Amino acid sequence: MGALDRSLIADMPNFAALGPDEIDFVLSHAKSVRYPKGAVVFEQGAGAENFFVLLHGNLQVAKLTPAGQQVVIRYVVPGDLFGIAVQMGRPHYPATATAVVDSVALVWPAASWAPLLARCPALAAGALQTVGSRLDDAHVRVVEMSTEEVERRVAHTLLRLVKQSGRKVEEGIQISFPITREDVAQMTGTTLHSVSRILSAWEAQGLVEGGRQRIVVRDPHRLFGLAEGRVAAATAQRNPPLDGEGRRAKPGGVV
Amino acid sequence: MGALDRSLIADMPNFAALGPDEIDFVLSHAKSVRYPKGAVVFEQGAGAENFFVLLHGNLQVAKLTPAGQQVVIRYVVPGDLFGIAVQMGRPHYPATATAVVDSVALVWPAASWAPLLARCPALAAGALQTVGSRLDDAHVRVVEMSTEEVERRVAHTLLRLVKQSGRKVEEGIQISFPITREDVAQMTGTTLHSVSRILSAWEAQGLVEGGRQRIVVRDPHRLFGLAEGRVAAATAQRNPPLDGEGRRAKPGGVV
DNA sequence: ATTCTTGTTTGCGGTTCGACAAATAGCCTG
DNA sequence: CAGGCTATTTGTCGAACCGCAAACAAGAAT
Repeated sequence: MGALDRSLIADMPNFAALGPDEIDFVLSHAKSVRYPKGAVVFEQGAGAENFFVLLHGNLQVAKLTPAGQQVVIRYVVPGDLFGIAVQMGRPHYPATATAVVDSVALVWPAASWAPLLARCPALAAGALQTVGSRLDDAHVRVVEMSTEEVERRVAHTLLRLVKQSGRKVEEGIQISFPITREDVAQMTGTTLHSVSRILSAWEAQGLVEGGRQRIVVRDPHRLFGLAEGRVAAATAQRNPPLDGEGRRAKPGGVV
Repeated sequence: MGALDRSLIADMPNFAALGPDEIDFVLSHAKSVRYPKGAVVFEQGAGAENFFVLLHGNLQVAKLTPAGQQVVIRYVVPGDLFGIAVQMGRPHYPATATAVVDSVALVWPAASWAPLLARCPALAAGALQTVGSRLDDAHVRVVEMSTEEVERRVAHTLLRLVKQSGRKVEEGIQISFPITREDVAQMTGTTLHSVSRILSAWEAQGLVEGGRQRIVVRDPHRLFGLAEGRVAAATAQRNPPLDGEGRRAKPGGVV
């Protein structure tokens, strides 16, 4: 296998502080691996033998409860450091990572972490920041689940997905990887039924556009207003009652 | 102010890897500060000017939503590193820390982190582990809030509190700092009313014993079974119906 | 001791949302 | 192109749980 090119990681926040020699050193421990769509990169509970940086594609990270219910923790996007159980001193992966599209990642053996750190202490700071921002995300999610009703949680989640992996299309901004209503439900702590109803209601209002494993946000601004709770928007649950003329009774104007 | 004694932190996981000289060096940057009950150690949104280790007492860390709702993130116990926004590269504290009893903490200026790290690289590994375990906790909480109903969430939360800060008393194990039903509600994403009802039901079954700002777990084992969902236990909401003889209809035996 | 404040208990009505069910519609495969 | 699998939509029902309200303790302050 040929040597990996510096440009692969030189611009990533996690490695930006390193000099060219250091980058080469770091890359000399890595190999590049392809994961076809559906492939499991690592599994919850398995020994944490590697850590990774995603180059292309998208992964879903999910936790399975003892009762067999799944909760989606996050989606990994290119540039992300992931599978960093070793760095946190954990012997096992706490969740399962699956490729949702064909993906490519750099892979380091867990054992490489110590020597890498010895040569490039700045890596520790980078990892700390990465984990810190994940911690923040997790706390935001806890707060949302504690204080917001389902519709607003879905709105927030959608906005985050769009921000992270939005691809501009003519009708609006589309989440750039396939994602089911069930997935969204597992991110927001609700059921696929509720998500479907909510998206349908939003679609009727021209807020989003749905499709099979596809979500396009047409009006991010209005969706944001909804996420912030400025308007109750659609009742979503139960179809909104029809008014006298048989048209949908629309909620108060969006501010 | 006299020099701080090594024994203060020598046994803490975060500093265990350091030699005596290094510990002295680390301590030379710190000062010890007392926070009376109710004092705010740092406030959400304020500049992250310090980081801390708790020596005595207990702190509550909570986030406030824009709408003014509060969510309790965790309770800090002696030995914990906290307020480590700097380490994660964040300029502001993401939450507010308040002393729930008279407390004492070691305080370092944020600016000391870099020199400390330069001298003792092992500190980075320690911080990484600390943040990692917090991340785990947060994810566990997300999973619980996504998949468990209120009663089980409260059970899990109580067990965690007991594990972290349980003090043995004659009737069982008591949470060693004052905590209100409202606090528990803010940890589980519910209302103080629901918590009160649940605790009352449990008390009627001899599982716990309540008091003003006081919770004693009498039967941790049964509570655990409940948390794991092995039994539906008490209906909790609404008083359970009386059976023919006027006694409480008890649910199936605990496995 | 009396008053005040803060925390707790409990009841009741209403809403949100999950569980169950069944029909419809894309997409892939043979 | 037919068949089959998976994703989505939509309906109905019921229950978990929250909001409001009011009464009740237990400390703290004066």
